[in-house]
Amino acid sequence: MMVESASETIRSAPSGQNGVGSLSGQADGGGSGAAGTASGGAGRDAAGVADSNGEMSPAELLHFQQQQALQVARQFLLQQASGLSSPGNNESKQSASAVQVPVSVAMMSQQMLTPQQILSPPQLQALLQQQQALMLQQLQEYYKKQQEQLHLQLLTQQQAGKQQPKEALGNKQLAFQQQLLQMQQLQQQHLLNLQRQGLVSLQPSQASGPLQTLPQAVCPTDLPQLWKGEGAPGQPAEDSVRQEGLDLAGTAATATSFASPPKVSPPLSHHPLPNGQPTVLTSRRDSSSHEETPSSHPLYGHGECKWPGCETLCEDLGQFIKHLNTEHALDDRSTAQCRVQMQVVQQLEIQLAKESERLQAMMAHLHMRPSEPKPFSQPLNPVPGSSSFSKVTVSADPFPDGLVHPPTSAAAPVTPLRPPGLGSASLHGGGPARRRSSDKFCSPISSELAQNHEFYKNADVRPPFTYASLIRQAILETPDRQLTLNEIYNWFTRMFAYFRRNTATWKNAVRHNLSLHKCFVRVENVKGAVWTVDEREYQKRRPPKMTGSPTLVKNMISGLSYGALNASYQAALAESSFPLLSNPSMLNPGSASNLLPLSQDDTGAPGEPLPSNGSSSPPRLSPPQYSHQVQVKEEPTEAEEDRRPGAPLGPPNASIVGPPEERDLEEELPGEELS
DNA sequence: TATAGCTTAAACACCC
DNA sequence: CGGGTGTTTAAGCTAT
Repeated sequence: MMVESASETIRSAPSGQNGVGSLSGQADGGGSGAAGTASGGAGRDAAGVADSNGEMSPAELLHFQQQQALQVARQFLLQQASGLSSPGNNESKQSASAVQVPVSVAMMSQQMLTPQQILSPPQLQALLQQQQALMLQQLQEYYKKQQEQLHLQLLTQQQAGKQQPKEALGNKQLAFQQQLLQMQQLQQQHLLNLQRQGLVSLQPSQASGPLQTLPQAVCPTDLPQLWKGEGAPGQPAEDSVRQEGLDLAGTAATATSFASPPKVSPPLSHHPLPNGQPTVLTSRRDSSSHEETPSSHPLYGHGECKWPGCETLCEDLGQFIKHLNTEHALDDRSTAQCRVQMQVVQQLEIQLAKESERLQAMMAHLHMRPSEPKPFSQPLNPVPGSSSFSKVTVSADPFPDGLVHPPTSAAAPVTPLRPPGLGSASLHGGGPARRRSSDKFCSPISSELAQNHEFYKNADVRPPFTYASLIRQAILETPDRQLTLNEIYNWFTRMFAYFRRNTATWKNAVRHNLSLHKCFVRVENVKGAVWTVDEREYQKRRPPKMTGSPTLVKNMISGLSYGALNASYQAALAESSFPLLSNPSMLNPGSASNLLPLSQDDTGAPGEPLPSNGSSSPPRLSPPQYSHQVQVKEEPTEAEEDRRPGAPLGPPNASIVGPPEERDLEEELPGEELS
């Protein structure tokens, strides 16, 4: 799933209003292309080797095998990525499964695209790091093994070479070949698995409900066509297929029937998904190898055939098998479909490669050592449990910013990009949370928004914040900390693609929230009424609960650059929702207060908290400072504004520190009266 | 299990 | 009258 979302991200790129998006889109092509090619190349190489096996020198062999190993390793990596990400039974509990997959289909679909449970970018980062480290480790191990093996073989070969004539050597090489073939098979299996992964995630059945989700998830534009035009993949398709270096027919055959060649189980560990649905990876492979599990089939689930575009209902596995053999036998159609699936996989691979690259760069930029497993207390253990992580990981790319280029136009539904955050709960509890966790403890909405501004702006993903926190953010982002209802609406639509539709719903919710929460104070203005935020009330609303997730905190600590950490951590401590803390104007009132550059639109990120105060001066972000910004434009209202003349100016950095408490109290009186 | 918070839906009032 | 704005109430979910 995750993968899909990722890929789709790219696809939609063109529209990207900010270079970012478009960049990613195009860039991908290049970078990814390389990746895809690489794998394909391996396949070809293998073939080549086989052909000329007799003449290969040990050195060449070594080199070749290394490449093979790398290849396989890469596949493995990819597989892992996708495998991990695959949300077990996404079909059933959509809302539930959505939890860990931000932009998962589940999420996007149904009831409401609620990105429930969204991890904040920092969390994601941490998760990603961990996952990456894990994969790297596995890769390294695997690679090592391969090398050792090679060395051994080479040694043997050399010795043999000395003592024996060429023929012997030839035999050895044959053995090598066999090994290579095995590896090839392995590779194919991996690819297949990947494909299936794709199948599973792409299966129309899931998309049936909220169509937009799946197809687009993978590649909004291409995929649908791919599926439809199954039989006639254009040039590019053919090319890519060839690149894969796979024997399509063979692939198709394997995919369709159980009659699969002896499989060599790779030394890789798969991650069984905890949830019901068998992981394609595992089940498929396992079942085909020995214990052909009679009770399940990767292409069969929830009573229906999951062959792409099929959805045929089958009462039991037996019936399904029958169906599979009749409807999806090895024929042109199936082959074509397979090809398409391969394309899908390829796209995903490309996306993965690209995203990985991006991640590296980002991490590097953030001073995080990419492959450093550190972040997490209990790093890598290719254990099954890790699956949960994987989910997160893959979809990962916590920083969607750049990727977004979506169909944002109001009408267009969706773009399931990966949302920037994941539910914090997914980290520990993992439950299907529906909460907009962000404003709870860790990520201050403003920073989250700042970081993912572009993402939310373009992706039709519901932001992981409560209406209250969003409204507050909207208000606080303005220089005078006040907005009319309509302006609030505008902010919502401007900042979130998600709110460009279903207006009736969320607008009502906004109004409801404004009225419901004491923290929102309505102030009569000359022009009409404006809404302000009573920080004190807002803070009161929910007591700081850092207790909630020690893990989170930890992640934050490890995942953020020191400065950022400092800021966020303090913020968190301050009270879950640091109001202005993140707001530039508050922190750097001197310059920012009036400028409040970004706030409105383009600039993007609303308040960017981290950097500003980060390292320099963690001005004792006394939480309370926020409250007084409220200044009614026309100020017909007395007390409020008068009280804090300094407000707009913003407590000049240092001065800010001032005793917040008092202010708070003051506000209270007037504010409430007004309303 | 109880409680609290959030979201959604909807009814109603008021004003322009 | 219709639409926008506000207020309330109720129900369903989820997390604690």
